Amino acid sequence: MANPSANEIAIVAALRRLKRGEVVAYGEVARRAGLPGRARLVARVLAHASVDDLPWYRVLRADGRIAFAPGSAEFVEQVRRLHAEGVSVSDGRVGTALVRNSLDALLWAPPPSAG
DNA sequence: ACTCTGACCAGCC
DNA sequence: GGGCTGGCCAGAG
Repeated sequence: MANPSANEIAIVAALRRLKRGEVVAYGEVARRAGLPGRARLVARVLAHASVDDLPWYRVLRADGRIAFAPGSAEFVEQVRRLHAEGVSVSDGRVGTALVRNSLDALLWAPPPSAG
């Protein structure tokens, strides 16, 4: 975005803090950015950002489902990238517990294959 | 200024 | 688990 607001900058920073294998909800990202209740703004930021600029695929809906329509190119790509980080996705969703307790996800030690 | 829309969410039933 | 409702607020007509 050409002229990012302070809020958008905070959201981008929160997104960049996500580690491999860590999945969070849009609302959680907003929360970490100091913007509770601004989940939609997170979605806007991601929609506007370049695919390789931010870890967009680590962001899911609050119920653990992928935000894209099942079968869409974006959906398939997100599942592919998550699986590459050791996050199992079945039926278009990861465990809701994994999203709600995203902090725990860090303790589950993601596979040390790449990077 | 106003209406619609949106990679969302939480509370109810 | 599913369907509705109200809340959120930035962009695009």
